[in-house]
Amino acid sequence: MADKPKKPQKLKARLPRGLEDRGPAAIKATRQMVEKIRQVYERYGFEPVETPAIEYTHALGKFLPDQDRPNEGVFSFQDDDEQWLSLRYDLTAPLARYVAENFDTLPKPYRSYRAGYVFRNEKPGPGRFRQFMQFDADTVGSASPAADAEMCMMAADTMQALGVPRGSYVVKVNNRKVLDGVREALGIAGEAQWLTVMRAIDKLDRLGVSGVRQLLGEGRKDESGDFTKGAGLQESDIALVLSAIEQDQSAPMDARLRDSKIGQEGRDELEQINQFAAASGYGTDRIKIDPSVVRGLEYYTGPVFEVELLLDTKDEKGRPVRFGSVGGGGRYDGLVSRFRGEVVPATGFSIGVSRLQAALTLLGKLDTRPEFGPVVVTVFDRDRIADYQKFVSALRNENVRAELYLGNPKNMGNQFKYADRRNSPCVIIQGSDEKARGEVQIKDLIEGAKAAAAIASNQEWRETRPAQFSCKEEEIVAKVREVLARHDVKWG
RNA sequence: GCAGUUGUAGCUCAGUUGGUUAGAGCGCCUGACUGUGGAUCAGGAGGUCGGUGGUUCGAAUCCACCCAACUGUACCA
Repeated sequence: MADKPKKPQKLKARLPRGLEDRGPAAIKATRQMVEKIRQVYERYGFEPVETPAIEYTHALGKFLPDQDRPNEGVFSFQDDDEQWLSLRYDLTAPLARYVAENFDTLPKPYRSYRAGYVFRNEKPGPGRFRQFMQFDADTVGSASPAADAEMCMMAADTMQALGVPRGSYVVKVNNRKVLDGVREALGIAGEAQWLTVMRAIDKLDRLGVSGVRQLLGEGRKDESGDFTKGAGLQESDIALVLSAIEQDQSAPMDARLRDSKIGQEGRDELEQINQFAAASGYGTDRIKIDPSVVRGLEYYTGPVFEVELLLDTKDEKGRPVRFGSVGGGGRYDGLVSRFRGEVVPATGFSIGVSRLQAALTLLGKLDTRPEFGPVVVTVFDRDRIADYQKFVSALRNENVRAELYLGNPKNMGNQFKYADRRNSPCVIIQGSDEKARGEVQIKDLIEGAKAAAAIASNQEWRETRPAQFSCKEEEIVAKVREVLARHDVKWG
């Protein structure tokens, strides 16, 4: 009696959560998106620069990793000399380091762009990954609101270059100084309480006025019954905050807000950005002041902007999906000066390429058709591989993507199946009959697939051999080209 | 992190009040039609029923704990 065959313990092949493998279609889409964004950034005068994915942890932010939880939010590890290193979580902090390190040799203002993967160790969601691509542009060394206005205009241009039409996106602009004015008016001294207020404001688009009102006051209970403690503001203060972040600013401003000097400064800057944008033909349908935009909590010092898609996105099951902002940025006057004794004003804009791609894919705005595979030269007679390889080379030399079938050539069926899976436009066949006549068969798989739908029996199928024709060996390249042209096959 | 929901084949799911060797469709592999894939037919592989412990004569099914995924929420430089 045989024992139960004990299976060897197999290693489970699995991808850590929040990460994704990317196939040809996704890679192609990313490549096209990146190229379109690059063209816009180049047109605005930015030049490329690239920095590594790893930086000293303290160069990225002011916090060293906690000894107990060194990977809170960011992926960190220690170098040989015990210094903490981290994977970058955005492209702005590394750029600040780069500019500070090469300050004397760079032209000022220094205007550059770069695309790359960034990493965040946090909970993933739809369109939210732990590794994702950003595409940034920054102007370092200019304090002018014109530099900020330009970022907003470029954001709008980029969206349109990516195929998001006017009216389907909006660049929302606010100014941290305006928010500081609100703080002044409220007289909030405690940092913790102010952070709670800002977080509440940031949630306006998601939770609505009533949700924000709850978060500014006692707190809010979510759908699952979980409770979030609020900022504990009084009713009159809540009213002041809500009036300050309201879209419609036509009502007379609360005296406390009006009297804040820093708040007024912020409003003046916003007004300038608005004027610059308007002068260049960007109306409020594209670039709009929105006093509820907060943008993170750390390094922004002045204008902040956020690009939002206005289209309803639904997932495969038809459920609505929230993507949040697909891009954003702002002024970070303090980031470079951390490395230097002097003030270095800077402003930048970042597109979340991965998130935007996820959104555009769901919206059907991206070309997700798979790339065409190569022309496959089949192996009819095993001992004539050299001949077949010669056909392959002839095609390749004429810049036609081609390959020899390298699997087990025991029958034709497997070879056609392979070609089908590769999405090949056609295959080349040469048996002894064709060989004797100095000919090959070219089988048009795209045309054949259409014909197959109408044919019921295998016998009929084989007798008619649809979409297949023969030609002289010397004509292979020309005839293949005809097939490619008929189906508009283009590679790369 | 907190809360809710859900874990059965590669995928989508059945699985009756706890009762023999856990099923289907699709996919995959093999074969038939022996110079041509998608049709059809025949066969096959594939499951620690998320994991561990418990209750029971008996657990995919009941209980406890753990793990994972999804959704919401918090955090997000």
